[in-house]
Amino acid sequence: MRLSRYPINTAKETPAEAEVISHQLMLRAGLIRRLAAGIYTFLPMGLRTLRKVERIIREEMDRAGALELLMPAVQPAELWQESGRWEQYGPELLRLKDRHAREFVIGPTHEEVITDIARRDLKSYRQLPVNFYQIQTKFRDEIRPRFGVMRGREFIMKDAYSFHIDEASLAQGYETMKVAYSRMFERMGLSFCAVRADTGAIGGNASEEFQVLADSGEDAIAVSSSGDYAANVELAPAPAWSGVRAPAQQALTPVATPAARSIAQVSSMLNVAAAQCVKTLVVDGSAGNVVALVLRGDHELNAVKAQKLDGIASPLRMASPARIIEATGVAPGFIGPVGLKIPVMVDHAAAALADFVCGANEKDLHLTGVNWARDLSEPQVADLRNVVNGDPSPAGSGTLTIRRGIEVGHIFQLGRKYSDAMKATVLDPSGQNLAPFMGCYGIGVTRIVAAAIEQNHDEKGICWPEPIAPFTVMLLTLNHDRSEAVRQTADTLYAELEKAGIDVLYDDRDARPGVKFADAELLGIPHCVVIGDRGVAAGKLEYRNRRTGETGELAADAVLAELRHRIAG
RNA sequence: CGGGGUGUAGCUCAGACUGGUAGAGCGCUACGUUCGGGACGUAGAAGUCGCAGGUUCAAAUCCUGUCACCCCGACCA
Repeated sequence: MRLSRYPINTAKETPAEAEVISHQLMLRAGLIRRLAAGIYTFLPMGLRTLRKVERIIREEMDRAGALELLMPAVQPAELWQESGRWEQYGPELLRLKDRHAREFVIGPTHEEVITDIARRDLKSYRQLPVNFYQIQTKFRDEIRPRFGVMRGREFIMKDAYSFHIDEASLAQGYETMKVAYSRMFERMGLSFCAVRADTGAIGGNASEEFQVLADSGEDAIAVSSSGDYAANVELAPAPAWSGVRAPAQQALTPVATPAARSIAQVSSMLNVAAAQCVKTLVVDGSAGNVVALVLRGDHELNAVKAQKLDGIASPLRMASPARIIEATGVAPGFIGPVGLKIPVMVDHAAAALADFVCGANEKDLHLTGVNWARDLSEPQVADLRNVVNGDPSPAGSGTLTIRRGIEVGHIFQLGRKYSDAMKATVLDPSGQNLAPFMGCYGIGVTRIVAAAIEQNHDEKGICWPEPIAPFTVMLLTLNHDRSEAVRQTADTLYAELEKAGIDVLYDDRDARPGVKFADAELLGIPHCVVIGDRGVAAGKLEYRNRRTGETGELAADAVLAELRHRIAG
């Protein structure tokens, strides 16, 4: 492709709307344009990367034996009513009516449609296992779309659904997908991590997320130093209390703590570590009541863990201040477990404390030297907190490190939720009707593009991993319009590279060198060949590697061979 | 949906408090000089000041409403 015929529009300045680096660079490099909140056009340069990502996904899905199909984006409401998700899904589901006032949705996912296909077309266990996939546009009316294409409302997803006669086959199909996913992300040159995940609203048994590691990631993941455990912190269990604690040494003492509502304020006012304080959070219970959750001052509440406990409302909601005052007699900030009249659940780490500090259930007052068993009853313990750096790995050996990640893939063992709800059955070997076990496997295709940039950029721009770069080689001329020799050398080389099937972008613009170099770096093309009068005269062309910064010389008459040598795979 | 903020040229923004008839830089067009790291000069095109009301002799500026977008909290590929 000749850049003079490719209307790229690169920008020096960062658009005001972009917060994260990938969004900024995608706008500056002219990969995407925003049409509405969370809705983007992929411009030609951006689409090239998107297509390369898709191709790798297709190749690996096909290799894993999955069958590609294409389902409609617009789906009749009846299917969603049948699965029960018409009511469950809420405002994130975009609903619309056609001219006959019949209701439809724009698909945020396709379990309903695929299960409808399955119940029509799958008749026998002999047809199983089978895995259908598609790469298709989804719409989810997110409360808050952000970070450009990273969390858009309209986005491209690869979704796959497998059907199995029994759980063993499902587990096998799930493993096959896990392997395929790992191969895909490896081929894309991404640094990623497969982590155990919460099954969330979709339900089912086993579930793992594929997280691209990046500091800007929205998800926190816990990785064991021993390499045998990784999980979303939503899920990672914190160590249980051993059952022994230090003996009480201090007397229970009320101390005035005027206006000290936060752990930080209390710990600095009383000069005790946050880890020696206890915080008491009041959440809605499942029976219309409220429940107190007690954690060590330096720990964070884990909502996913808490809402799974009996007696606690799911999804987790913090109780309103009015209800807190009604139930405890005091405003948030001075609540503590001593003498509290509502159910109390205590995190393991808080239960292990002796001589701790907590609110006194009275305004501007805290208690010090508090001890379980002596000053209040032995606590009912539960795992309520997020794991932190240094916690022991749940797998037995090693310690956990908390890292940030961007979720680009998620695989589930669904079970029979949809096949049951929608009455999809096949005949088993004994001639009985049986609802097949299902798995589902998603990849955020558009999100991968953004995640790859988050992980591969520098102060000058994008540093694409070669397999998903829009072009593999950049041909950059200096003095283009005035040097016949440069132009001829470059034209010849361009034709040669094109003929060899290499994705080459030829910057044949009559622009100053600085402009060309800056654009090449912003666009992040992995290999750059610079053609100037000096080099042409000497029979040598300059080579630059975008990622490594390596520079060198290429013999003018052997550029193709030398480039082939440098292009991976 | 709650809280905060912003809408002025394609982009980044000034002008607003103190109303007086539209600005800068980048980008774009033409010409000239320049040419291995985002050049310079000259000339030029380009804005119903988000939209609708209101106040006023006069509104980008003040008032009311409304829409859009961005940022912080609960969901997800």
